Amino acid sequence: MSHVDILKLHTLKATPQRLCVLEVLKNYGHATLEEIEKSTKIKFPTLSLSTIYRNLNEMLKKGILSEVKLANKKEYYEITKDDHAHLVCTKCGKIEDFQINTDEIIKKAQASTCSKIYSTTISFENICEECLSSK
Amino acid sequence: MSHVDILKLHTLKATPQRLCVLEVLKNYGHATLEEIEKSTKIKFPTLSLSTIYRNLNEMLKKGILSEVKLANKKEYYEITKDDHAHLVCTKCGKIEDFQINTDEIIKKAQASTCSKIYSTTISFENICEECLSSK
DNA sequence: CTGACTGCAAACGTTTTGCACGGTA
DNA sequence: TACCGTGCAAAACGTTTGCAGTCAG
Repeated sequence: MSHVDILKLHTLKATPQRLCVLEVLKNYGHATLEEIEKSTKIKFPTLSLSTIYRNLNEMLKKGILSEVKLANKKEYYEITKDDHAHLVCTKCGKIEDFQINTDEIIKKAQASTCSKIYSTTISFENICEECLSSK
Repeated sequence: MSHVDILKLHTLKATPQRLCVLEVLKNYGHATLEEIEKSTKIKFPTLSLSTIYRNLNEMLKKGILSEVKLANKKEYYEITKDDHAHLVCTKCGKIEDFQINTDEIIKKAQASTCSKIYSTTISFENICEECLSSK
C-alpha cells in the first residue's frame, strides 16, 4: 500500500510534508527525531519542526507509526509493521529488525502467570556482523 | 545489602536524600520521576527536584539504578536487579517483575543471525489478574 | 576539616500551542 | 470552497547547571 493510501485510510490528508516524513522513515527503517528533521529538510527545507512533531504524534495516534524504546537509546520511530524484535548493536548503534516467533515465548510465559498475556516486546543487545569482523 | 552499603560501595555518600529516593524505589518496585518526587516529598518536603535528577543520573551511571522503557509508557526507574522481564497491564498500568529464562530465548535467536547476541530485554503486555477478575 | 552534596534560581533544550495563511480533497 | 494542515513565534514544559551554603565521612 502506498503512503498516500495509508494516510487516506486513516483520514489524514496526504500532504507533501507527511509523505516526506514517511519516506524518510521507510528509508531509515528506524529514525530519531533529529534524523527525521535532518533528512526531511534536505528535500524539504521549509518543513518546520512543529509540523514534524504534529505529524509524528498524529500518525502515532492513528497507529501508522510506532515508537521504539530501547535501553540507553533515544526514542526511535518506525512505520508500524507486523510483530518483530530488534537487534541493537551496542558498538555501532545500528538497529535491525529481527523476525522471531513470539507465540512460543508468550506461551511459555503464560504458563507461569494467571494474568492474560497477549503480546510481547523484545530486543536483543548484540555486536553486529560488521563490528565483529572489523574489531 | 543495605542502601547505605550499596551507596558506599559505589563511592557515593549516604545522604538522607539518596536513601529516601532508594526507599521509595524499593517500595514501588518501579517508579516514574513524578512518583519519586511526590513520595519523597512526603517524608522530605525540602528535597529539591534538581537533587532528585542529579541522584537518579548519578545512580544510573553507577549502575545502582536502571531505566525501564516500555511502549506507551513514561520512563520508569528501578533498583538494578538480576535479569528479569516485565509484565505490564495495559488496563490498570501496573508493572510487575517476571522471572523468565532468557538463555533459551537468546540461544534460539542466536541461531538465526551471524551477529553475537549477548542479552535481551523483554516485556509482556497483559491484563493482570485483578483486572481480569473485576471486569 | 574538606570535598561531596544540596537547595535555589536561572539557563537550557525540547515539545506544544495560537494564529494567520495556504493547499488538499 | 471548506477545512485541515502548515510555518512562524511564543509559550510551556522538563531537565541541567552555577553558585553559595551545608553535611557526611
